[in-house]
Amino acid sequence: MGITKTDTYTDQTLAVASIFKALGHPARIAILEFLAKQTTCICGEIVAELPLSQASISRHLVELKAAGLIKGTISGTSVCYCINETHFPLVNTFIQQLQTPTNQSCCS
Amino acid sequence: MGITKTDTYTDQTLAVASIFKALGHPARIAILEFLAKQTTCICGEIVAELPLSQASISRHLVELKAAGLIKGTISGTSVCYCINETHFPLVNTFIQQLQTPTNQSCCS
DNA sequence: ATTATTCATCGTAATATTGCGATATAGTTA
DNA sequence: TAACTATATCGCAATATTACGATGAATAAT
Repeated sequence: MGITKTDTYTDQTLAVASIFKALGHPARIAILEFLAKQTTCICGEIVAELPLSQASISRHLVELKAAGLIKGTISGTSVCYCINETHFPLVNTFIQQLQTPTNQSCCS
Repeated sequence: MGITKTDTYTDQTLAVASIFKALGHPARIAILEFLAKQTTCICGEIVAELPLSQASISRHLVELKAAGLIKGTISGTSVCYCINETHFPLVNTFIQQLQTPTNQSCCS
């Protein structure tokens, strides 16, 4: 039914999944890659860089912000977006957790 | 229109996004967490563990396999699924790429 | 051969996501 | 104040995702 049984998963599982979900779109990956390239905080230049309308970019930025992957600060009429590294440890921990030596030699 | 302009992103960007997309659902995170816990390759016990029907679990397994995150080998009537670490470096590289020192002091 | 078990796939219904034009909001400038 | 600029939000349409029951396929057991 297109619905997710969120109440049956642990908070940790849900948190990790929501971060990955926000990362699960090429436009949002491209936005993050663009932000990482910049020395200064660029804002609406993302619209010029990506092949999407301003409205669509804005929606993607909202999603990235909701997931805690970027921060935004208003400066005049424009808004400055930057990468927020807060949740990176969570991601790294999850990936490491999957790399346990127990399941090395299986499904060869 | 719910469609993604895949042809305008780099292969690298699309590859990273598709891996994250596969990771962007609590059920699939839970499956991977379960597989990581097991010493041996468990198969249909995932169905017993998670609050989803067998059909739904199967679909999630197909997605994880398509993304290259798990491997599956048939043994008799049952199938053995394991974590496939092949694409982990890609994920790690991407996260590291976002942690450049250039954008440390911005959007405070 | 028949039955049981395990998993995959199909069909369907409900919901979510994506994208864009149009419009709203807010600060800046003349 | 009025026009301009930058960003956010709304409403809609198209598509994708999710879930499940039912069914199919394949091996195992009796």
